[in-house]
Amino acid sequence: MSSNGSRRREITVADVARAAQVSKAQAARALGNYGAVSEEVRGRVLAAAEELSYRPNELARSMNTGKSNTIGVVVGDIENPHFGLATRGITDTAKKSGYNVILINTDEDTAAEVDAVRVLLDKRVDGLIVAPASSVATRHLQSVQDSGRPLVLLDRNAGPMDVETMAVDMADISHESTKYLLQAGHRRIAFISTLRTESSYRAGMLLDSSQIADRLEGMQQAYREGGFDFPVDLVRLNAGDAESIRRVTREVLLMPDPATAVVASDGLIALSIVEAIQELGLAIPADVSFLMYDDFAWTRLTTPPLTVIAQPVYNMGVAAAKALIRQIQGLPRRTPAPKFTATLIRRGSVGIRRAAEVRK
Amino acid sequence: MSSNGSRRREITVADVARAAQVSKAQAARALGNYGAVSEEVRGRVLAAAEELSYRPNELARSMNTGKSNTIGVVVGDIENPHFGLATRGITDTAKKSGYNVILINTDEDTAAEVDAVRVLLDKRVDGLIVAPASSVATRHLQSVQDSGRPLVLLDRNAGPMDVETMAVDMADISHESTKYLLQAGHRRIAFISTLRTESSYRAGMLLDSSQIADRLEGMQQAYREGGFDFPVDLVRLNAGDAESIRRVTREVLLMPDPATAVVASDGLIALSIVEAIQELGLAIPADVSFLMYDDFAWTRLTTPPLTVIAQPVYNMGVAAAKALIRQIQGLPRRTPAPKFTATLIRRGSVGIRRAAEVRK
DNA sequence: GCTAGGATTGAGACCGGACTCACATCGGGG
DNA sequence: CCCCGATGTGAGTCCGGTCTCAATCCTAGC
Repeated sequence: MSSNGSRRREITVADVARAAQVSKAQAARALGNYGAVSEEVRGRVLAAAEELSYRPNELARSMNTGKSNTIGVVVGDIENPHFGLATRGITDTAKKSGYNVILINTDEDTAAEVDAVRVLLDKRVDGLIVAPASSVATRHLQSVQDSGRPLVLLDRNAGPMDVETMAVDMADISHESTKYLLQAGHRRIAFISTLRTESSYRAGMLLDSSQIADRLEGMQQAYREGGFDFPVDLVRLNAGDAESIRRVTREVLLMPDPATAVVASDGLIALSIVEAIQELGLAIPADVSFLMYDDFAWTRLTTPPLTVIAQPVYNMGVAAAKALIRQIQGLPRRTPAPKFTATLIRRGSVGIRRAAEVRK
Repeated sequence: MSSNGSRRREITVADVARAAQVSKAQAARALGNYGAVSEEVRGRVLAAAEELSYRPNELARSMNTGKSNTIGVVVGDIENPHFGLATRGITDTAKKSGYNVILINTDEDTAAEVDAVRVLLDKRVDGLIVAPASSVATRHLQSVQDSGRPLVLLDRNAGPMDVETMAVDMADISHESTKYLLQAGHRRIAFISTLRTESSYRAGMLLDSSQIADRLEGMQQAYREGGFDFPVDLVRLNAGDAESIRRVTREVLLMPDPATAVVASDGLIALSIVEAIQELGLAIPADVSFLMYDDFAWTRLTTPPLTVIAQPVYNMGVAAAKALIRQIQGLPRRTPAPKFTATLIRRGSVGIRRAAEVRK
């Protein structure tokens, strides 16, 4: 073991034992609160530990006990309040059961996610909660399960993997909100997402994200039920940064047969979409209707307030932590599995379609 | 060591050695990439490790090397994009130097912060970056330093502690923005913050947060230079949740001598303040001017766009990680220490004062 | 062929704490 | 006094990997 110059060597159980004039085993028992030790010895040990500023080495402890009392959480975007809230749900719940939570951010990058999972498992966390970046590239998640490590997915599922997953039924809410737009007269509804694909969207295309796939499925179902053709050309993926989001928004709004409504797949890109709409001098909802996923607090402050799809994110975090702790403790899954429902919150950003006429 | 029923025992170096028919030391050298080992043996070991799905135990490794290659980050509010961006700066920088980042959230609670610091040190992270909840209750931070552990503070300082801190000079920007408000004719400027105190604000009162204290100092300085009396009654602290933020906002706007401008101390409470202003049927900036700390993306989307104080948060995160890594590596501090400057971004939410007359 | 130096190898100690088990002590009951 | 049960104690082992150092092997040069 190499020595770090300015670092003071940590006090060990053996040091405390010496100072308290007891055996190492006595000191360890008092400090680790296991086994039997007389109250007199315990008192002497705890006093010596405090005097010496003893700090337990959780690495050693975990190696011996096989448990770290730590939950690893892997999220896709630390700046998205969606994950902030979910994480809070996880942390609140874990704390109550005596677990610490450590968090790693992946920026929705699958390679970073694979790495984060590896790091956390190498550190022998007791279990993992992962918001997978992809529902296709899941080998790393499957191998977590194969090794018997507790795993719960959050927000997105992982294809055909049989793993506890806390997520909203996206097809359902997408179906409902698309019907709402269709009933307001909209037929040209654009859907804009950051999801990375090799090529432009085509009908039936297999998508990396089950969440986006489900949303599109819900939209198409609503179109079918209304007897309308789904506007495939208005599904715009790969809107990766603010500039491309704005470019895509301009395209769908300025094309010969423009979109009369825009659906933003998450709150962060919604900002750039709304900005682009404003830059084009278009009014919401007079010129273009707007709807976005996630109920961020600021959506109530704009003029008009925005129509949103609210997800029970905190509760999903709570449920994920509970499920994981049950796995860690070897308890069976809770049945029936918890269901999470998103809610369409109608505010002022969706209006009756007449935009096409006004804009020409 | 207790056994967890469904968990498969992890493969060890000894298992790999057996499978590769080499000594444990040979296998360890090949897997740990240290010492000398022939290419032939190395190949056999790596193949066996892959065959067996060997996963190194970082706990054991850290115990031996005395290093974990991990940086612990303690932030005050995971839902605040301010910390999201700082964390991204930290993570991006740490990754480049081969460090993993683990994050713990404290909800701006000092007890939670003390606990987070303890957990991370128990886990023997190589160093800590902490955004302290308090600049007064800093004993836990001082003891980190006393034990020789690398520590860097982010965003807020810790009173008289001599510790590398990456933060903006709050007095300066507060002075500048207050002058801007004063020059627009405002004399009744309210400052609303979540900071917890035992009693209402009084002149000269010692505050737990140096950041808030500096902002108030900057305001008072601008008032003094203009020859105006600082409206102590308009400093409203303890605005802890959305409802009390709204209540406080109503109070300062409806009092006999009402505020004509409101300064929000952070972007999260700004949301509730703006909401309260809207609920009162008041217009920004016609009836009341508004200014907030932090340049959140949504502040450009409101009508009018909001005047904000932008902080170089990402860069602060980058600098914090660099400073910490230097400490870990035993290198001297970088001189001169990096300076961070906030910028007043003037948009549409500050207008010429005439509110008092219109509102009566 | 011999020697020297570099590379490789393997045994054992170690990191810091949890665990096991044989032994010692104490107190109560017969 | 003896026996038994409960409680406390201490020595040694173990977790999984790194490090050290003596011994061995291999190769190149003389």
